Formats: sequence, structure tokens, C-alpha cells
Amino acid sequence: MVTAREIAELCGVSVATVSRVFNQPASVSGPTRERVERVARELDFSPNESARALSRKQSAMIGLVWDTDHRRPGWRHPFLQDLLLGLKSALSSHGYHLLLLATSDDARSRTPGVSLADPVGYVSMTRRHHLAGLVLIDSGSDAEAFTAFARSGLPCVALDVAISGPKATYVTSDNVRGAADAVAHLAGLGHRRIATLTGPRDNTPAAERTRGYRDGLAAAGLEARDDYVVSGDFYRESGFVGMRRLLARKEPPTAVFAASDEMAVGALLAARATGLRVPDDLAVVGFDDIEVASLVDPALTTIAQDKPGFGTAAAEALLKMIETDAAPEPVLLPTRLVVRDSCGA
Amino acid sequence: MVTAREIAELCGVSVATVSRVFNQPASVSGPTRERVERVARELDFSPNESARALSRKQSAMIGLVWDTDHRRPGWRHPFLQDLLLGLKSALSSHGYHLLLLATSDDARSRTPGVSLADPVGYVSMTRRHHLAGLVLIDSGSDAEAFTAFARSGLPCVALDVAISGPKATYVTSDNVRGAADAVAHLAGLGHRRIATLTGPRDNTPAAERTRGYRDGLAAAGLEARDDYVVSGDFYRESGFVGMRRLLARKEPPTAVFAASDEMAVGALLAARATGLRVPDDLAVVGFDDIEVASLVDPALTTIAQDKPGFGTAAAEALLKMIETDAAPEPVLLPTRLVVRDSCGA
DNA sequence: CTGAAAGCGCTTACAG
DNA sequence: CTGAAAGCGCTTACAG
Repeated sequence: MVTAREIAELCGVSVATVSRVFNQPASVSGPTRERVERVARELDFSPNESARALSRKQSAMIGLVWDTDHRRPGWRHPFLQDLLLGLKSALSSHGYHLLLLATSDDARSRTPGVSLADPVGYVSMTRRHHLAGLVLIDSGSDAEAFTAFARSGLPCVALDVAISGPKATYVTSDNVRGAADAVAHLAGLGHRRIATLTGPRDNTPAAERTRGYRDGLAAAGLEARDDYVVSGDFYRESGFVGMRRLLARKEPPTAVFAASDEMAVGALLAARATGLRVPDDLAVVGFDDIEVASLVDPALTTIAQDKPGFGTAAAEALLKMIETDAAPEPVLLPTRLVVRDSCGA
Repeated sequence: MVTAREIAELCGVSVATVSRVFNQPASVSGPTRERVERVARELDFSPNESARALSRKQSAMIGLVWDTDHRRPGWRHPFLQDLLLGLKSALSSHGYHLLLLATSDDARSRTPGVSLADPVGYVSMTRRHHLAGLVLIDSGSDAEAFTAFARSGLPCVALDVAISGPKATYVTSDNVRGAADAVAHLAGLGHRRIATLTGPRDNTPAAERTRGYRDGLAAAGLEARDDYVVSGDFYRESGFVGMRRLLARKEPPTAVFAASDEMAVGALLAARATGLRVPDDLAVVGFDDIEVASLVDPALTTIAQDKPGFGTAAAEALLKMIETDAAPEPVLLPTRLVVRDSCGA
């Protein structure tokens, strides 16, 4: 490992100068800068990040808080991979890396110090590593913990959870509008008995989609019926069960808006199990546009979320908070209606 | 931020002793240890990881090399999320975190020093952060880069790429056996004209699955026919195209083993487009058991890989290399035949 | 524009 | 079992 000191000696300058070449190049004279740069390149010098973080009191890492909710064992994020890709590429262009924080929740930790520090784990880890910021991924029930982070003053951006704080913001899809679009699409096809399968009650995007559903009904001049609202948990099974309940009503719906593609697939399965044909007997619209949506039969009409957009928007908000001192407004990503076969459009 | 020095002063001991309490507790007398632990807990002390890494010359982080191959834009890992989950939880129990390395490949980097360091980026990042080890995720064409890492002496474990070195090993599924099982299943159902859709030529697991296919044929006393082997690239589209080619043969196969579920889905689509029914006119077996497999119609019979197993096996191998000095044998994860509807079994 | 010096917060031989 | 001291490799006021 070649160090700044070696470069300095070879160039006949001080380590301070070498450091400046990398951090405030403008403050170094042209010839000196070029000489240092050349030698550094030849020796393949790369500054030690630990030393740098130690003296700067700030690392070049962004923490990723991503916990699998223990209350929901089979939980999967609908598009984690796209999100990570977006995050990673947006952050890398500013020299930041992503630290996937592992906490004692993951397993009994034997890290020295962890057991001594706060039980939440993440807060402690965040301090230990002097992270530049945090990306918080909703896992279904971390709202309280997220609020604590938001208050801490550390730059934080949450995905799909509304947080606020001196340097906290969030990014989410325009769920209200997206859901309203779904209903408008169904109403436009002539449906008047439109039901919905909602997400979990304590989930904000779920609530927003339900609101958008009502907005959509109102915009189409349709009445909102309580018996057409069945709550689920975003999972396929709950879509299946919910759809069977809806189909058992005295006056069953002819169309359904599911707040997730997983539930929409469950609805498809329920229709099939009941002997109904989709889209002829029942029209279905989902939400997310996960890979599966285009593969089921019939292919699912759905409201697509801007998956990589989550990552890049999060990165941008974070960088803004790190570099300036403001907390940017929450980002509302536009959704897009993707028409396939499940509505017969 | 409370530091070791403050703890030391409050306890009337030296910082060296505080450090020992966390690193070699046995070397500190009972009463002293307890006092330090108590005070540390009360003040919520967490040791600065940068300082620690600097003096130890080793961080508590494992680098994750995961590049999207630029030659394959739409590339997605079939089960990245499960893999990360497995990795994260196995590593966290030993106090390691995962650093998702972002390189200049992700975007033009303006990190000071990066442009000076080696163009590969990852090698440089690895040094800068004094990583404890590396997990290498195949993205389709990094073989040469991986070999360089393997030679470097840093503990490395690659997923689905065979590497070797003083501290390098890899984990992969038992692809040969898995593929042979698939063929045995088809042969057991009476099929004698069994074709295969292979993965990319330069991909080791793909080659192994092709070998397993041949082994399976041999075991069933069936002849290997060159016109029954069509190469694809693991993607759905290539499965579609490949299947159409196979169905156009003078003597079309009655069954096909696809080296990935994505290609199997493509085959399903091709059969449908040709007016053939699955499984009646054509039996299909896939490989991976991705989520989609159970959702297509008919549901796909497939060879399941042990997804979280990849993560935990990688973590274990890595920890072994970090803690001892040996390079463990490559790990061969067993696969499992999951029978659904696409073979009519 | 440049250097000497202090400091970031730990760990680890080395003595005792 | 414990402490004093050196050291890890940078950055950053402070002088000049």
C-alpha cells in the first residue's frame, strides 16, 4: 500500500500538499499538482478511506437500512434490485458507496460494543461508521424507528414512508393519482361496479391508493360502496381470499383494482377458481408492474411505478442534503398505466 | 460522540484498558471489566470504526462486487434479494457489514483519486477501504476481473464462477446433477425426444447444465442429438426463439429442458404461439425456481436452486478464510426438482 | 502557494 | 493485569 507520505517524498513536497492535490486542487500550483498527480498515478496510489474518514469525521458511505420485517417472514421488496441499481449508480458518481447495515436483529451479534450500544443497532452502526447519510427502505413496520432517524439530524431519505426532520425527506409514487388512473381506466371501459383490494391499514402508500380509488370513483360519478373495499396485505394470498369475498357479495363487482400486483394475481387466481373468465367476467388492474405482471395469463393491466427512479431520486435528495443544508421537498414519482389483457381494453 | 478516552477517564483507567475490554476481555480483571462495560453502556459508547480500521489495517466490511454487465443491459440476477438476505444475516452475526461497491463504471466518478487509480475501480476501492473480504457476483462476463481478485490474496468468494487462489473459492449449484435430474424426470414420463435450451456459451453453470443434460440422456439410454441442443442466453426471448427453432425440426422434440426459468417461460410462449399445448404436446422443465415459475400457466416444473443458501454459504466460506488461513473447498449446493404442471406429471 | 504540527480515535507491542 | 507511547494515514487550521 503506497501512502501519501511516499508520494510526498518522491515529489519533494509535504504530505499536506499531496492531500491538497486530491481535495482542493485549485489551491496547489500547476506544476506541483501535475507532478503529484503523475507520481500518484504511476504508483497507483489510493488514499486510505479509514484515515480520511477519521480525520474528516465523515465517511464516504451511505447506510442502507433494509430490514426484513420479522412480522412478515416471506416479505420481499417488489423491486429491490432496480432500486439498488439506481441508487448505486447515482451515488457512485459522487464518490459514495452503499453500506448495507447488518444489525443484531439479523442474528445474535457478537460485534464488540454492539451489545453495549443501543438495542436498535442501526443507530449505533450509523454513528460508528460516521455515515454521510441514510436510505431507509420500508419493510412494513419500521415507522417509529424511521422517525427516530429523521430527528437525528443525519441526512435521511425514506422510501415509501413519510418522514420529516431537519435533514429528512422521502420519495414515494404518486399513489393517489395512480389509483385514480386505474379506476378511470375501468370506468372508461364501462364498469360501474368497481371494487378494490387494499394494502395493510398501517401502510401509507396503501392508504393513498385507497384514497385514489375513491377519487377515481367520484370522478367517474360512481358511488363508493363499503362492501366493495376489502383489505389485504399486499400478498397474493390476501388477494385471493379478498377476491373470493368480493365475488360472494349479493351484487358482485365486475372490476377490481388491487393495490399490488401480487394481490392482483391472487384475484386472477380467485376468478379462475370461481369459474369466471378474466377479462370477460371480471376486469383486474394491479399496481407496481413487477415482472410477473406480464407473464400471468391474462397479462395484467397495471399501474407501473418508476423503479429505478426511486433509487436515483433518493440519491439526489441525499446528495442535496449532504452538500447544502436544506431538506428537499418529498419526491412524488409519477406512475404510468400499462394496458395489457386483464381488462379487455 | 463519546470516545474511549472519556470512558477511560470516568473509570480511572487508560484507554488501552478500555480497548482491551472490547477486544480481549479475558485479559482484563473482572471488576475493571465490569466497570468499564457499565459506564460504556450508560454513555452509549460505540467505538469509531474508522479509527479501528485504521489502526488494525482491516475494516469490518465485506465488499460486494456486483456490476451490471454493460453488454447485457436488461440483466437481472434471478434471486439477488434472497442472496443478500442470506449474506447479510450470516455476516452480521460475526460483526461484518456489506459494502456495495460502486465503481466508475456506474457513472463517471469524480471521487478524488479514482481517476488516478487503476481503471478497474474495484481493486482500488477494495484497497482504500481495507476490506476484510469480497463477494463476487457473476454478471455474465467478469471472469478475468474475478481471476485478478482471486490472485490478490484477499479472501474472495465468487458466486457461480469458478475461481481459485490462495484465499479464494466459490459457491455454485450442483448444475450437472440438477440438469440430469430434469432429464431423468422427463425420461421417466416416457419422453424420448428431449431437447435443451442452453445458457450462454461462456457461462460455466450453463455449460454444466448442458453436461448434465447429456448425462441424463445417457443414463436414460437416450441418444444425444446435436439438433436438439439450441443455445440461448438465459433470457426469455432466447427461449422463445430457440423453442421455435426446435419445433421446426423435421422430428420435433416432445420435451425440453431449459437452463433457466426465463427461457422456459419463453418456450411456453413459443409453444402457445405454435398452437401446441403444454404439457400435452410439449413438456417443459426449467431451472432456478424464480417467483414467476409458479405463476405461469401451466405452472412450471423446475430445478430449484438454494437461493438463501448461496448467501449463507458464501458468508461461511469468507469467514473461514478470514479467521483461519485456508481456502475452503468450493461449495456445491444441492438442487431440488419441483414438480408442477408443465410436464403433466 | 506551501510546510510543520496537531489531531482524528482507536490498537498493540513493550515494559512493568 | 495495566499503562505510557508509538503508530495507523490522512486533513486542516495556522503561519509564513
